[in-house]
Amino acid sequence: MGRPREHGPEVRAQLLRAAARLLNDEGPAALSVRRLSAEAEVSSRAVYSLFGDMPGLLAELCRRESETMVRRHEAVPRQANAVAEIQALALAYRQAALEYPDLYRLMFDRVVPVSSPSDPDVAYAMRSMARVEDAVTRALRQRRRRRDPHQVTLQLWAVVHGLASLELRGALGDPATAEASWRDTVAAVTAGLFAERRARIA
Amino acid sequence: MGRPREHGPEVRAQLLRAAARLLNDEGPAALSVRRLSAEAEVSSRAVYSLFGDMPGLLAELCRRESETMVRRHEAVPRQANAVAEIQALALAYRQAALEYPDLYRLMFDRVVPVSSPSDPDVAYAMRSMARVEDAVTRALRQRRRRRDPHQVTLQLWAVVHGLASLELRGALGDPATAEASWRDTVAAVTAGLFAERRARIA
DNA sequence: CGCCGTAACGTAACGCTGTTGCGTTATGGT
DNA sequence: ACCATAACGCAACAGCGTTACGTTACGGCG
Repeated sequence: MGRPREHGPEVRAQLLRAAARLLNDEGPAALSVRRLSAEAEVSSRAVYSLFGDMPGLLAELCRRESETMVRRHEAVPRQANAVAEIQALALAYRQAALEYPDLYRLMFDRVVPVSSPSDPDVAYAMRSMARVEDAVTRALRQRRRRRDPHQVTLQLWAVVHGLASLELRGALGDPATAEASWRDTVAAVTAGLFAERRARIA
Repeated sequence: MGRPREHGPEVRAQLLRAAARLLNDEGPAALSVRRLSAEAEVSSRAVYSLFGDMPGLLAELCRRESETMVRRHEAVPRQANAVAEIQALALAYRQAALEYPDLYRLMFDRVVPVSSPSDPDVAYAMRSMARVEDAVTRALRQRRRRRDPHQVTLQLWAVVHGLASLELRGALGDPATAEASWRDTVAAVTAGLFAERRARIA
């Protein structure tokens, strides 16, 4: 019994749409409960009914960003040359980061406090990594190298995140130069990680 | 003429000390003008007299962090083997990031709005990069590779920042595992960037 | 049919933030 | 000795996330 619920899925969608729009149009500083609810033309209470609190709403935004990350990764075709596939995956990562820069920063730089992701969210976000780890495993086998695929995947993640972080800060120059840096860095690190035979230099 | 200035350098030092202490002890959320001025036992106005505004104070904190970054880099001994020197510089970067994690995040992740660094600040912060770029230039010459040293330095910066970012997020596991990841990743990327002769793999 | 318990609502308030205007105070110059 | 001036502390302002509160709308029951 009780009053019927009005803060339904459509209100939820309105809020998320308004949040994405505000984030991309006016930056992270514009993301506030009052501004958001005014934009979506609902009461501020709706945020708390639907998402618990503001970090909860932002976490949902992050979850959606990780979905596009997963989509971009899974759109990369599998290749016989696993190392080349890894390089393509790195560029997919770059595309996802560039598509919604503020959303990417929201995920990683914690510009705004985001509630710690719950376990299923983490599991979902790891799907991008799983896609990479698969390619890493094949690359290691192809190049006859014994390494922990998970460790190697983390290392690659560090590299692409570092590149994305610097590029979004404008430190990599114009997009063309930045892409060249991406390609070159990823080529170098994969060359080092998956070099056939000979031990790496000191 | 006028009333003599009481918000002098010692008050400035008190505020910065209190800020560093609060940041390390209670995290970025504890950094507020009121909290800070109460901790330093000065009026909140002192922050504005001495630093312009809160971002100005945080920028000063960042400037000091970049100083320790420079110190750590310049403490690394020059070596005949420039590639080995670069690897040592990377570990120095890690030490600086781990020494004051929240300060590092303050510089790069913009947990809290920091005013854009002024030009001299940027110039100073670049001194760390200059130290690395010097080693990169020598490494390229030693390995007989033609590349833009500045570009390569940026690429290395991306790698170490990515590693630092992930480690501070706890994604690299315990410190021993993390250090192994650092060494391995840096070895791999330097191997790829400074490989003698043979073209890199596709 | 009408009442009541209940649940979700919008609003108004709380404590906090960074920032600024204002009344006060302390000093150097006339 | 007085006054202009500049820096002070305090209190207010607008905004934030969050929550307590009074209100409203409905389902079950007398």
